[in-house]
Amino acid sequence: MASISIQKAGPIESEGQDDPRGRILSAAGQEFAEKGFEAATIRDICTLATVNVAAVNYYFGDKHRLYIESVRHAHEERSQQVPLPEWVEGTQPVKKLRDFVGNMLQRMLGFDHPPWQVRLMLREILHPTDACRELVEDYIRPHFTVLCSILDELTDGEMSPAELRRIGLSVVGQCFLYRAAGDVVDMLIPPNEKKNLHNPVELADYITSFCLAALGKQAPLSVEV
Amino acid sequence: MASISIQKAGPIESEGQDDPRGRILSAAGQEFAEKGFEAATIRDICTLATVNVAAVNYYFGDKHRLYIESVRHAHEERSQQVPLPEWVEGTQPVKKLRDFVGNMLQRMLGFDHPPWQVRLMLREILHPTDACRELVEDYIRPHFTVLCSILDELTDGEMSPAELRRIGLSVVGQCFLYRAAGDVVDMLIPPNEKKNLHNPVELADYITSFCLAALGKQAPLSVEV
DNA sequence: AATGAAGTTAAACAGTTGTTTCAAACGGTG
DNA sequence: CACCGTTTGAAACAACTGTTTAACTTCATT
Repeated sequence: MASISIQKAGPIESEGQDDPRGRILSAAGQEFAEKGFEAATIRDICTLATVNVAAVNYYFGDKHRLYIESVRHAHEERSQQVPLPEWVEGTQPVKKLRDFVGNMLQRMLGFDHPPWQVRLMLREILHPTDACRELVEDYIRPHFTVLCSILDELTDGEMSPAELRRIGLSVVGQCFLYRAAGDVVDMLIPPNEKKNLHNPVELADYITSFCLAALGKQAPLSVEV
Repeated sequence: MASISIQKAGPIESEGQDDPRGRILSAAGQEFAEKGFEAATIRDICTLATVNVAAVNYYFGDKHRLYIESVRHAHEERSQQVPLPEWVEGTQPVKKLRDFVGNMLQRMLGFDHPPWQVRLMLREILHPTDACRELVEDYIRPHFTVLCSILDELTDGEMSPAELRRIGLSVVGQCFLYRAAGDVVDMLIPPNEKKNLHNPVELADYITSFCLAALGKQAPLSVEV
């Protein structure tokens, strides 16, 4: 009795419309992203995935392991959906920075409203659980490392790695605010201003300019526009 | 039956060691801050406050109204704990910005680790509920308005209100990242670097410099340090 | 001392939760 | 067809949830 180990962990056969495991993973991701770990119920997840309640425990063991798996699933999917830009040899670091910021904003904010994958990852960033370490190492750190190397190019090696990281966090912070506190930002600025100045495209230009100006690679904001 | 309206809503007598309402409010704030609305249980809150389970419904009606009240209580307390700095007439806007950033970081990050009041407000910012509007209007917007007026002074009225708000969000974003994603930041940078460069004091200097440089009010970062 | 409102308590309530059970259905293999 | 491991299904489980009940204490006022 009670010796049911977790089955079907491995195969890559997670595509197909009548793949229960995949459907559960997707449904769980959406529910966890929207309501959080505690508030999301196995019953709602199974209803959304059109499987029986017992299926979760059959495929994943328990709710906690389902959560871990769905966070993993989320950042794997998101990595494919919005991959890092690729640059040809000799691309100007200024352009790389602009591309990177635009890419990050697109990944965080999405085209319309952000997909559940991002919202789930955000929850894990804000209130880390066991799933966080893997998320950081496999998803966040690689992106952050690319950013730091762009900044290194940009500053002609004048900055120490520690300083580069600090500047990198300045770049990320400006983008992250819109993702994490987007609702409050919406309440602080007039609605039309949101569409004009705070959409992903405009923001990418602005944040890039702000950072380039701070680094002395472009004229300060105060004298232009 | 069931006509129990909420009692004891008003009086300012919320001080004193054997004030059950105040103890519940404080205990609820800590529990909600740590676990969120769903995961925090009335029983745990009452145990922490050393009152009977029925006390919550007696004083606050239900769990939801207790939550609303404890968010209000949190930002009222935090406003007193870390008030905005006051400047004498004629203070340089550069100093004002530095003070403001330092004040904001202190409010967000605290001296040691952030008090539950901030963590509770953060939850409300990230996943707004009914309590958010009041939090924004009574706490966040006043602070943000002060920041924008400092930036207005700093740029000699060259910027439009919309541009000032966007720059203000750049300032806030850089601070907010450390508060909201502090755990992930800790995982991205070496431990000793955290103490040297990413403590509230150093950060206030750095972020202020970064923004002043971007606005052309100080030499760019790239040629110094 | 008697009254009655205010406050507190233990116990119970009805509903929901994650998890388990066990029998039925499935799908390929002998 | 019969076999057997895998998958699905409805029902039940025990534990916990927010909420309510009704008896009890406290204590100023009559």
